[in-house]
Formats: sequence, C-alpha cells, structure tokens
Amino acid sequence: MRQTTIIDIAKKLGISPSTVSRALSDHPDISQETKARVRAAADEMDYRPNTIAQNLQKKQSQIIGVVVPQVKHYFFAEIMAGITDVAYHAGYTVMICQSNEDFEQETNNIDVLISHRVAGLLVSVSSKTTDCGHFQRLVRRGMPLVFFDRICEKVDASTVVVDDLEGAFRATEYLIGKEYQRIAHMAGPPFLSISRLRRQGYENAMRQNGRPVHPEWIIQAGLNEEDGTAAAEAMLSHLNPLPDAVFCVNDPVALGAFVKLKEKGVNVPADIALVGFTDGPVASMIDPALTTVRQPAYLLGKSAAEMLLDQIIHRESRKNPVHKVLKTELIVRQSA
Amino acid sequence: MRQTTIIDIAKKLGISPSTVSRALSDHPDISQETKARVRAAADEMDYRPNTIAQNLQKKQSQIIGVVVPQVKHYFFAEIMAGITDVAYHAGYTVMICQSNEDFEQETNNIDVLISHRVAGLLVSVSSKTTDCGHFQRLVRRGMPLVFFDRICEKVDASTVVVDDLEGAFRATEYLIGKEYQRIAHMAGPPFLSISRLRRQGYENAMRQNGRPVHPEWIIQAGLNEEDGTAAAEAMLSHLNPLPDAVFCVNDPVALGAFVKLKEKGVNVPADIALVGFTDGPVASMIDPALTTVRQPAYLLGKSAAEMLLDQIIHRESRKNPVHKVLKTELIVRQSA
DNA sequence: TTGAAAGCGCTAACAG
DNA sequence: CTGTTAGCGCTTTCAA
Repeated sequence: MRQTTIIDIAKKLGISPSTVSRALSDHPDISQETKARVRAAADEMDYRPNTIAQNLQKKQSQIIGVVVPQVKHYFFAEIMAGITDVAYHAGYTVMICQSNEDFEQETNNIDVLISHRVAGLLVSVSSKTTDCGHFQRLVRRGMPLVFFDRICEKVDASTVVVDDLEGAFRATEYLIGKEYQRIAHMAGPPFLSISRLRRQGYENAMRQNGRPVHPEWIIQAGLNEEDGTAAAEAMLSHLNPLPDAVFCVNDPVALGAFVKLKEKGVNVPADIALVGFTDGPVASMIDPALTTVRQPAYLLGKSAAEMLLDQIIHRESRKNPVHKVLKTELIVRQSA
Repeated sequence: MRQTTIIDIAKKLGISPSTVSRALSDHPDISQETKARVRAAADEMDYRPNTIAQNLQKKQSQIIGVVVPQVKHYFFAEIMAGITDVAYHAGYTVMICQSNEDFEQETNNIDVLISHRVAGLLVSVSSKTTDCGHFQRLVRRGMPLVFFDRICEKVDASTVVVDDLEGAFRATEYLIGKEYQRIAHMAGPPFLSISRLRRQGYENAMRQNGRPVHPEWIIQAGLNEEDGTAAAEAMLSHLNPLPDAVFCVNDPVALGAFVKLKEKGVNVPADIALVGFTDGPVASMIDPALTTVRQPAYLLGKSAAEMLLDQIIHRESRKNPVHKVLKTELIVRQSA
C-alpha cells in the first residue's frame, strides 16, 4: 500500500519537506497560513505519519512490549485491558507476546520486542522460568522493565504484585476460624513467586494458630483446571482421613477440584470446603459460589503500565526500583 | 538503552557494514570464515537487529494490527491466542488495540496501526460502528484486511465468521423440538452482523416450524451480563404469560438472565429454559449447566490470521475476498 | 569475496 | 519564517 509522505505534500505545495514536518507538528516558527495549507493538503492526500521513520530517527519506539504466559486466562486478559487503556491514553501502543508457559518462547519474545526497540517491557514470567539472567542483563543496560504478578525476585527491577502472602494467610485463617480441622493446600508450580508466597501464607496461618503443617496436606497441583481435577483425584484416593477444607492456589484449580468433587459425590462445603484465589467470572456463578481471594487484575495492569511509563519518561534519573503491592480481598461465598 | 549496531560490529572487525549485513543474513557471497567471525562478534556484543531500520528500508513492518472491542471478553481473548500463535510462527508480531465498543477509539486505533505501517489488519468492529467508509478506503488502497466475527458487510474484504444463522436456527429448533411453547429471544445490538443473523436464525426457525414470531418475544438486550440481567428483569415484569424458553444472543446475556431468574425464584429449566451462544468457561460450570452454541474461538483467530498472512504474502495477485464460515455446535446441557 | 554509496521517511541543527 | 543538510540503522545495487 503506497502511502503519502511528507515529501509528496512538499512537492505538491512547492515547499520544503522540513517546513511540512514543522507545520504538521505545529512548530511555532511556521506561519498560520502555511500550517493551514499543509494541513489541508495532508488531509486531502490522506497522509499518515510514518511512525517507523520517526522511531528510527528518535532511536526509540512508542511501543510497550508485553510478555504474558497466556492471554486467554481471564486474569491476564483483564490485566491486558488495564495495560492497553493506560498505554493508549499516553500515546503508546502495545505489542503482545505469549510465552505459553515456555521458557524458549519467552526469551524469543523478548528478543523480538528488543528488536522492535520497544520503549519498555512489561513481563509476567512463565512457570518454567528459573534463569533470569537475560532480564538482569536488560535491566543493567538500562531497559525500562516492570514485572507484574509473576516476578523474578533476583532481578533488580520494579514490580507490581498483589499481596499473595497476606491473601493466602487470610484465606487460611478464615478456614481455621470456621473450625475446619484438616485444611489442605493445592499448590502451584514451585518456581513461581506466587506459588511460594501463597503456600507460605498458608503455612504461616497454620503455624501461628497452633496447627501442624502436614506435608501430605500440601498437594502439588499447577495453575489450570486440569491440575485441580488431577489433584482432587489424587487427594481422594490417597488421603485418609480426607481434608475437610482446601485452600487452592487459584480459581481454576479450585474449579477443577470442584468439578471432580461433585462428580464423586463429595459435598461442598459440607464434606470438603473450597477456597480459591483470583475471583474470576466463574467464581460467583457456580453453586455453591466459590469463596475466594479477589485480585484487582485491571488495576494490576494499570499500575504496571503507569510505573513503566514513569520509568520511560524519567529515564535519566535512574531511581531505585519501585515495588508496589496491591491489596487483595477475601470474598466469602458459600463454598467455605 | 544503547544498542549494538551493524556498524559497531564492522568497526570492531575492520570490515564494512555491508559485509556484516550480508554475513548476518547468511548471504552466499560471504566466506564461511567471515560469517563465523561476524557471528561470533555479534553474539559477544549482544547484537539485536534493529527491526525499525529494516522495516523502514522494506517500507513495511512484520507487524499485524488487531482491533477488538475488548480483550477481556473470553471469546476475544481466545481468538487473540489463535492470532498470536499463528503470527508468532510466521515471524510476525501482533499489535493489539481495543476499541472498547467505541467508534472514535476504533478509528483512532486504525490510524495508529496504519502509522506503524502494519503489514495487515485484523478487525472485529465495535457495536457502534455503522459507518465503514474508512475500512472501504483502506481496502481500496490495497491494505490487507480481514474482518472476523463482527464484520462490515458493505466492505469488500475477506471475512471469517461462525455460522451465526445456522447456529441460532439449530438452537431455536432444538427448543421447538423440546415442545417449548413460548420461545423468546434476547437480542444483541442491532447494528452488529452477529445480532442480526442470530435473530434471523431464531425467526426462521420459528416460522419454518409454524410458530408465530411475536415482536414482544424479541427483547433488546446487548452483549454483556448486565444486559442479560436487565432484559430478564424487563421480561419478568412486562410479559404475561412469560416465555417458557429464551434463546440468548450470547453466553454473558444468558448468564445475566440466569442470575436474575434464580434470584427471583424462577426455576431453570422447569419454568424458563435458557440457551446461550459461545460456550465460554462459565457455561459448563453453572448449575444447571448452560445449553449453548459452541463457537470455535481459537480456530476463528487462527483462520483469520492465516487468511491475512496469505493476503500479505500473495499481495500482488489481488484475488477476490474470501469468506470463511466456521461450523458451530449445539452443546446440550441441563438449562434447556 | 568485499566495499562504497544511495536511500527508506522523518527530524533537527544550522543557515539564511 | 523557510530551506539545506545530515543522519537514524539497515539493505542493496553497482563497482572493484
């Protein structure tokens, strides 16, 4: 598609390209009359600035690169909404890449984004990312970067997370307060910060309330519904006595467990109570509705984008990384 | 962030930039030895090609622009997954914009993407888009463009949709077959192709089975849960006798209605049966589980991306637009 | 097998 | 107030 350039306009008007450029960007040196003529011509010729050329010249693009595990997970989709809204209003565009929970794809994505000379990076690491060396290098070289939700603790970058530790603690304490006796935990992938913190929150709550932490009550699950289903299956066949309550690392796992328990005729919450983490759209719709820890996903995306923009704009004054922690809220419904 | 350039490598190796460029792209003219040296240096200096410069030179970017109403809607999030996967494997990156169902934002997004000289455009129009002139102009000027799901019928561009008419028809016929007597329809925004076709499918099924189409049985709703809730409220207070079955334009509306009906003590499906359209993650989790028309969202995104890529690659041979229609599947569960 | 030079579209000194 | 010129990083003829 052949596009009109500044030179086309200049030729048509019999003036120089630089004048056109200045007129278009409303430079004070240019006369009102010239500006008007240029704008009219630009309009008529359907001129659209070539961002690529502008960016090459500025040695930087107005693009924010985002790397997430999967956009189709409601939590990330909602975060994306927050990010794109903020970016849009600041005149930035968002370039999205999915790692599909794969380390290779993740590094590959980063390379692509770097090649596009993105102004900054927003990343939530895959569940298989253990080596954060490339992120560390990026940060050292001055690339604006903010981790959100799933962070690399070793990297010296800004982060936005929810208070996983406290959220998990409160959820578990709630279960303890309701006099559940055998409270289990379905845990996420071990390398992930969120998994560790939520598990820690569970353990802390147990210990601080004089409850033993039985290793067999901590069931390795994952982050998806299938993981919850599998974990529930395993729990049902291997644990005796069965737990009477389960705090799950997130909603999908809770939902997967929910389905399996229902299938096996286990009553929720009478036989086994269930608590999730996230509060996605399904949580309130199931019956009994899921008690869960609400994460402000949109706000998480919004904050991450704002922090990144701040870094991009005040790039010179290299301040220390900022760590923002958003509050969660325990939403009590009927499943526990 | 200062990045290594081809010139840096050239200087370091005491050769010319063009040789480095050729070596990096594995040009046959360059000796194996030089290639090896260049690659080693590039690696060591952490060289990443400047896509911006490459694109300026090629007068085109390897970016696919996507405009959707809202990423956080599961349906679109899943489509996005399909698009990004295909794009990724073809060496393209995806730039996402949300219109937030707003016409101004939509045109604005298009402008931004055009300015970025995207290789092509994938768009699903907002519910307020009635004027498709800008799309038509884009197509005339040769911009590769594929509409998906929500299309502009007037524009001479390729499209990928699901068979809304047939899906709606089958869903309604199913209801008729189950001997429901007063089958209503909660309709979507009138300007949208999907709304019209689903409504048409409903009406066709009614007429072809000798059922009258009562205007008061067609309730204007929208596309979101709130719309379903409001529509259910209106239905409950204004219709007498009440319908005994409702075919909803999509899952969110069905879910909104579901909640309201439950709240008002109306039994689903005994008093009023409910059918949705989409089959999102909530549908199978509610009780009674939602009978709905499954749309292959991921495939929709995948197909749209593939068609666009095809257009981009065979750009010269300007073929006629392709119109792909994907099959839906009626998923019978307990709500009807 | 390699180098020199031009040019992609735009901006920004510098000059007039 | 406007024009000239150089250059952003890369690819690609054309020469050597």
